Amino acid sequence: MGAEKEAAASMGRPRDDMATEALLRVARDLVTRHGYRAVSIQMIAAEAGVGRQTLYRRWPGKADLVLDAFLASAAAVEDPGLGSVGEALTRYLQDLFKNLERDGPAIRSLVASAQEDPQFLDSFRQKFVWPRAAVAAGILQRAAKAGELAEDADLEAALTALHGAFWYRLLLGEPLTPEFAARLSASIVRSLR
Amino acid sequence: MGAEKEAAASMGRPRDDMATEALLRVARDLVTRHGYRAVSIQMIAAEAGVGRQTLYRRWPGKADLVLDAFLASAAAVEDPGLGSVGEALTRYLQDLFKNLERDGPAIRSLVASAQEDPQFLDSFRQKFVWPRAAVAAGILQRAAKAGELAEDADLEAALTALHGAFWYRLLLGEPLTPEFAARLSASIVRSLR
Amino acid sequence: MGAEKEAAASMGRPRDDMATEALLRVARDLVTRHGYRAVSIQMIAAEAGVGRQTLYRRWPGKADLVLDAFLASAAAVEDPGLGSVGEALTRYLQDLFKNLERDGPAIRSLVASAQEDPQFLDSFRQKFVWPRAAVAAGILQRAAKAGELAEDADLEAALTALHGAFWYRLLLGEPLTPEFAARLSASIVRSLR
Amino acid sequence: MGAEKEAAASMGRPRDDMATEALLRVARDLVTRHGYRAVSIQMIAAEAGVGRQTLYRRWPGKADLVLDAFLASAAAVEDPGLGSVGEALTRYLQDLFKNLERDGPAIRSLVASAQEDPQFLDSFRQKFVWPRAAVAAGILQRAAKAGELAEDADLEAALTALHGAFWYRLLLGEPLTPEFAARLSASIVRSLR
DNA sequence: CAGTAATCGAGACGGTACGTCGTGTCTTATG
DNA sequence: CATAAGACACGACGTACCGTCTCGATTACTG
Repeated sequence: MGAEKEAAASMGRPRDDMATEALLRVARDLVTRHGYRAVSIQMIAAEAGVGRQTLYRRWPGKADLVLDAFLASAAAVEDPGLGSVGEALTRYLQDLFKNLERDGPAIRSLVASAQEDPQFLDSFRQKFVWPRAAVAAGILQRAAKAGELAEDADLEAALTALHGAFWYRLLLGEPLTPEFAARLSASIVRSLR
Repeated sequence: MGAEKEAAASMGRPRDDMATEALLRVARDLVTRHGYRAVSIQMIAAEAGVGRQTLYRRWPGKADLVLDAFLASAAAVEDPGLGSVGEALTRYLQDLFKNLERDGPAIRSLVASAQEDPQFLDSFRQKFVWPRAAVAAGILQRAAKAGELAEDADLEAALTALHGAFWYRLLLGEPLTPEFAARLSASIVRSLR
Repeated sequence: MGAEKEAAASMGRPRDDMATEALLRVARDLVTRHGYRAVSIQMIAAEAGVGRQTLYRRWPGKADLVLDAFLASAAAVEDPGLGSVGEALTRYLQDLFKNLERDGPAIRSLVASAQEDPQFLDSFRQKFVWPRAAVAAGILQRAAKAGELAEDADLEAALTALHGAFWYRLLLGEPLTPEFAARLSASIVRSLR
Repeated sequence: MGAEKEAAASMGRPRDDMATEALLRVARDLVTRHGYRAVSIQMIAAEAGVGRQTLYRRWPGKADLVLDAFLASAAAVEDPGLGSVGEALTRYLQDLFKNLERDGPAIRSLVASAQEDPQFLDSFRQKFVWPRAAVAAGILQRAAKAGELAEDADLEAALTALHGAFWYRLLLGEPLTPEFAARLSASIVRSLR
């Protein structure tokens, strides 16, 4: 049975990895260049020299493709490691903001797409939001263990405030500067002591 | 000069207020019932018994109409008045969350629309975001004058965190409960003392 | 009673002749310049500095206005007078063709409009076709009385052939040259002897 | 090279002949029933159970579709064959008139459409006018060879008069009776002897 | 000389058709 | 099976005119 399944999975012509890569690359380029909305599935497939069905065979729609396209490039979420909670949070936010200088517009569009499509919202949360949130959570938890924070501090509320603040500014088109990262970090840390 | 302006403004057949109201009412109803995306401009106009042009004469597109439609109903943002900062903020947030139980989905769609249309983002900020933010800002400023807060408290960062937190949960589809309002309020107040 | 009628007819503000003239002039100009189809009622009224209703008060629609506009200028249908039948017919046709060099395109559009509007077809026939046809008929009848034609000649068929021939070439976009006028005239005369 | 052309021509999903036929049939029916003007592109497509784009993929607009629709049914233009010139012409005209009893209104609308669209006028001439004119031309040429006509007869002028006469009556809404066919035929023949 | 009534420019009104666009699915022939 | 190409049904879009209507403001005759 397992063999049959394997056979079934590998029957016929295998999928072309070149097509997959071309689609991801083209999607990223076009969206960066013209904006999410102005780019259609037809454009992406055409530019990638690929049939439209080939795209639908790999992703359910434009949003999912573009999410993967920008995920690949933004994959590197590093734990800022040592230092005080405040320093670590500040570095974390500044890294985040730096990435968003490039990809901010695309990410905003993806959040937008997620608002009318619960399934895609789920994908977006799992692939993009949570991995980044986990890093910040790690920083706080480490600080809590080290006794840097008050014992009755509400870590969850603080994390929500932390991420909310930057989403808020991103979605409202307000600048995400290193200075703001520092102030936000300071404000959050203060609420935990 | 004044006369000329008046004349220019009142020339030709005046706009029909009934049509404006019908459009707002129908837009609100349909979007609440079927969701933003599922409602088309043609549906709204038809249901309102109005030509499509009549709609375009008043708003540039669906987003602007729907924004106005939900603005009217959500216009009542009350200053919660007396009490400690924490109590006032909690009440403010709980009111906000209550309203969003009904209108949350529509508001989410409007934020989404704003992500690809800078002009509409501006409208949205001015008509929806700022008026509400001003209320919270008022609460904090009153508290600061009353000496309830630390002198070096970063009010702006706190406000961003406050609003960011609830936008964050709204857009990510997470529940906005009264409990969360209290915890968030507490966390913010803590960062200001 | 007559007085009453007169009174009823002359009550209220009288129609503005300037508007009528402006509409005719502008209609003629615009249609000559851009073609019948490309010119809308709104354009004509706007260019004439006149309200749209003012136009509808005078004519039922674009076709009727344009017909009148071109009628005024093409009013001069002269009986070519003396000479043999052939000479008279030739001169008649050559005059006709000359006028159509300028107004041909507009006239073609009017015939076109008449095809889907029986009432306008009637107007067109009475105001444009018959007056011109009568001139040709006059030529043939004079010749018949003078004994230039066979007694059993079918004048009606000849007239239909004569006018049909030039409408045919006009509507099919073929040139209406003086040479063709002469050949057509000769052919018709031949059929009458 | 030929192979490449073949490949290019047969690439992708082929056009659906059923759709083409349905569109032609429905166009013919609707125009016959309600008149050209009252029939819209959307009606035709809907009635044919076909997307609007499918229509535009095949024809540039309503006129071209309707022309093809009526061409198919009016394709049978038969050479009346034997008999004297007069008899042959009479039979030719009577056949023509018979067909126009049914299709006259549609044909008139097509001539009308052609007046504002040179490209369509060309199509109309090539697909509709010339094939029919060629039959009449054949009759006259055969007669000329058989010595039935005068040597200096102007065949071209006669043909123009012949067709012009019936277009003239058709477009002016005058009846096309068998009697008129006979009289016209006689008049034309007379001009050639 | 006030009242009455039709006209005027302006422009909004409900409709209807237009031609274009994008979606997700399908159907070819060719790997 | 997958692939490139492209047709398919569907439906929204924003625009253009249509012929009618509703304003406030003239402009003449009437009583």
